This record gives sequence, structure tokens and C-alpha cells, in this order.
Amino acid sequence: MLRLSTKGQYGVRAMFEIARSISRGPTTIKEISERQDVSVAYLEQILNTLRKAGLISSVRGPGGGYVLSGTPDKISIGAILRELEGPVAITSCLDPREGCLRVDGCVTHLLWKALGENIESFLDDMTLKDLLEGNELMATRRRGRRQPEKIRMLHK
Amino acid sequence: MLRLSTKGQYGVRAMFEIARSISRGPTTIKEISERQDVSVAYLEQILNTLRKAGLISSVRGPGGGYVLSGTPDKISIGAILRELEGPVAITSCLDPREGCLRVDGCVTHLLWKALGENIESFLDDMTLKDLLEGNELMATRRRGRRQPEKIRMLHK
DNA sequence: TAATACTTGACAGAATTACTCAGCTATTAT
DNA sequence: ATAATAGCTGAGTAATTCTGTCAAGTATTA
Ligand code: FES
Ligand code: FES
Repeated sequence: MLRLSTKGQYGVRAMFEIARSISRGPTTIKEISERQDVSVAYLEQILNTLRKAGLISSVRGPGGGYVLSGTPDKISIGAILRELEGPVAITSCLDPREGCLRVDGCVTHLLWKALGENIESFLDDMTLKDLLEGNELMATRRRGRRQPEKIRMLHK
Repeated sequence: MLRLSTKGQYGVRAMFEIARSISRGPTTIKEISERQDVSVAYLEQILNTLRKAGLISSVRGPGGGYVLSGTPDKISIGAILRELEGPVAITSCLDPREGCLRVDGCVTHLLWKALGENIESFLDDMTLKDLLEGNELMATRRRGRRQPEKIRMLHK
């Protein structure tokens, strides 16, 4: 239950890949495709959405690719997913684009609303920087580095 | 993003309806159908699943219907949804029935896992009793009753 | 001007969802 | 007994959503 679409998942992985290569300049779709095992054609669709949303910007021509629009700590997972999959809406009643007639007096409505807010704050609080640190940690784990605070939960 | 299917939603509403009528004995599908605006045929399918899972039991023949297998405080929303929609699995990688090959070294895996655990503890902590109290509260709100602890968040 | 790389819109197959339907079995009141 | 009530079961189907592909562009640089 409560699956994320592949579009959203690939989108986050693509953004992570762009963030990871930040020092090497623009990242091409081809590189992302190879490193994350997602087809070029599908990534084109996904990255285009994210660009229109202003989360990344593109550089055309040879040597081009995609770069983050802001620093990794300013780009949340929630922001990425919202662009690719629309707002968090456990039920159609909670989707601002739809709505519901029997909201008043509906107990479950409050339940789903609370769950949705819970999820949303989790996603909005988690950023690309956290993923980068989590990755760093994973690579150097055995050497007993100090662990960044928020990431610790990712390794419990 | 992250929608719950109607099956899960209707299931929770049906269970709530059975719990609410607990003092009046077994609740019929027809009653649930009328009170919750869900077709009898669809409810048959849903309640059958919940019965096989042992969350409710049925009484056949005239005067029959469905009754809860336990007290409302022992039946969690999570338990209901798991039966109707399978385990919480944000990605297919996290579904015990599927799995993933590239788990090791995958940062997002840890992210989705943490989110899934977050959601699951929310759902497992919330019970039919909480819904009943939330409903009670909603009905008597204006008369300034004292509010049960956990339900307060449902009305923030 | 050739090569690189992003841009855009349409489209199609697969999978899932959201149901309906027909016919059955068990229980109780008369 | 038997008629009425009420749940039980499996199959089937229309609609929607998902998961991509494809073709034909435009912009930039060497
Ligand atoms: S049915 Fe829409 S809010 Fe409950
Ligand atoms: S791709 Fe399966 S765990 Fe990351």
C-alpha cells in the first residue's frame, strides 16, 4: 500500500546523481542513465518536468547537462516528489484538485489528513544534502567517522 | 502522490461503522452500505477479506451481520489496511514479496525505508477506538467536553 | 557545419483499480 | 418443511493510471 510511482523514485535518484557530481559541472542525461539504470527517454521526461519547476536548470550543447538550481540543503525530497507526482493526497478527498462533499462529519477525513501532514513534513524536512551525507556515511562507515545527526535514523 | 485505494478507505469506514453499532449487535452489509455510500457488492468483497483475516466475524441468517473480533482499541487502522492493500511498501524494493538487487549502496532505499516505518507506526498506533472518540468529539464539540489525548491531533 | 545535448508532444502496451454479477450456503421464523 | 434473510465466492470487465517509447525538433559549441 501507498506506493510511490517509479517516476518519483527515478526523479529523486536523478537529482541525487546531479547533486553528487556537483563539483564536476553539468551532469548529462546519459551519465544519469548509466549510473542509475533508467532509460534516457524516460529521464528526458522526468528532468524536463523538474526543470520547468525550477529545481534544476539545463545547459545545452556539448559539455552541457543539468545543474541544481540551489544548494543541496535547500532542495527537499518533498519538493521533487510534488512536481513529479502531485501533492501528497492519501485520498481524493484531500487532493486540492478534487475535494469531497461529505467532509463535515467524516472521521476518517481527519485521520488521512493527519497522516498526510505527517508524511509531508518528513519529506519536506529531508533534503538532497541528507542523501549525500547518508551516501558518504555508507562509503566510509567502517572507519568510524562521526555521524551527522539527521542521517543517523537512516542507518538504525 | 501516495494514494490509498478506495478498497482500503472503504474498509476502514466499514470497520468504523461496525464498531459504532457495537451495542446494537451485528451490523448488516446493507446498513453499512447506506450509511457509508458504498455498494453492497463491493462491501461483500471487502468484508470477506477482513473476515478471513480474523478482524471481524460474521453471523449468518436473519438478524445476522458482522461483529468485531476484538475490542475497538485492539484493532488498528494499520491492521485493516494491511489486509486490504498489502504491506506498507513505498517502493517495490521494500515489498517483502518482491525485493531488489541493488539494495547495497542505495541511499534512497534507506530513505524510503525510514518513511515507510514512520507511516506504519502512525497507522499501527491509531485504532478504531481513536476514530470512535474522534467522532464523539466531533458531535459534542460545542459543549466543551474534555478531549481524549491522541485524538486532539485530529482536530488541530 | 557537424556533433553534442537538451526539448517537446504524442502515443501505446501493461498493470492496477474499482467495481458488478450470478449463483451459492447457512440460519432462523413460521 | 419452507420461505425469507443474510452472508459467501469466484469470475469477469470497464476505466484509469502507470511506465515507458518514439520521432522530430532547437540550442550551443568546437
Ligand atoms: S468521504 Fe470525503 S472526507 Fe470522508
Ligand atoms: S533501487 Fe532497490 S533499493 Fe534502491
